[in-house]
Amino acid sequence: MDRIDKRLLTLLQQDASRTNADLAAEVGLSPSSCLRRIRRLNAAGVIERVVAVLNPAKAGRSVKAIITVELERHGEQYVRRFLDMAAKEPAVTQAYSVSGATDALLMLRLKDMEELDALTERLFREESNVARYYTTFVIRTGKDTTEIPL
Amino acid sequence: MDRIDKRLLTLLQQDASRTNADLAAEVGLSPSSCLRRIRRLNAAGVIERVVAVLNPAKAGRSVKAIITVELERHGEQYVRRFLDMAAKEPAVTQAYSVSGATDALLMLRLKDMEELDALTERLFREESNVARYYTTFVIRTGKDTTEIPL
DNA sequence: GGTGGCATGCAATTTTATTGCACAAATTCG
DNA sequence: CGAATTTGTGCAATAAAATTGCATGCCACC
Repeated sequence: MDRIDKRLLTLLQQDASRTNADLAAEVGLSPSSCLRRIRRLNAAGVIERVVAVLNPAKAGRSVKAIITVELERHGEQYVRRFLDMAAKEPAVTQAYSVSGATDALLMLRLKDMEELDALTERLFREESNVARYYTTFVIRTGKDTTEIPL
Repeated sequence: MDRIDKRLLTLLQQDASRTNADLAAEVGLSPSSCLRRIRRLNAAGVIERVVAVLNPAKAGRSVKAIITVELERHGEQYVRRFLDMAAKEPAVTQAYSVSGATDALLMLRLKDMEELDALTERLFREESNVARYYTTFVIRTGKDTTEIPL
């Protein structure tokens, strides 16, 4: 991964819909060379996938919420079980087990409060392993990107 | 936005590198019709962008951390100023102001601990408006997607 | 100083996206 | 209820883009 690869990755992280010829010109390569590099980065798994990113509001999911979770039993298998359950929820975009005072953190994309109610009902019902959970809402977004700096 | 648009958006959120003809076949449309729908979704801003998603480990950023921040002064302009400062940091992938006990939450993508040290030094120096902050690390990732359910 | 491996550019080829057009479906309006 | 208008569709032709073979150049390693 040399300087040119990094430039390409940065550009593709910002806009993967550009034509190969366009990218090639920007990094100073011929289209064929450029394409082969991108192919190589794909094959190597550096580029994991290419996806469309939607506007949340226009997709009808403008509410973003964060739930931190404290489990009854903290063993690895219990944490994993909880994460698996959370991951199955379409409204859950990120599900992590974390260090510190709580065990897990969920990031949610919601249509409305009803959806949050239904979701907490499913994830934190009586017979679940959840001791307590804290819900916070995102008021303002200063940044939200998938871009990884190189 | 009918049923077909939603199907297209779901497919494109999962893999935007597929050919138009391929997508068209899957949703049961002709290539031209399919293309025009995607174009319309782009023009309407429902599709905000198309990006390459990198493998964090292979891009040299395997440490994910979350910082919750409590500010000295909580006024809107102070919150905004802090978010702007945080947003400028390349290692910060998400920066939100939130409801509840703390004022802001940052999601980080780090190379190593040194980088975290340098970053906290920059964001939480003496003359900053930050009263206290809590750092937690992501141990395990159960889910991490950009996909918004429709 | 030679040699193998790898990346490059060019040009030809193939694949894919794009557009004009005629028609069908749905919606609006009289 | 039916005509008019808008909107969406498929087909086929065209344009654009990606992809490949090949010859050359560049390094790293003998």
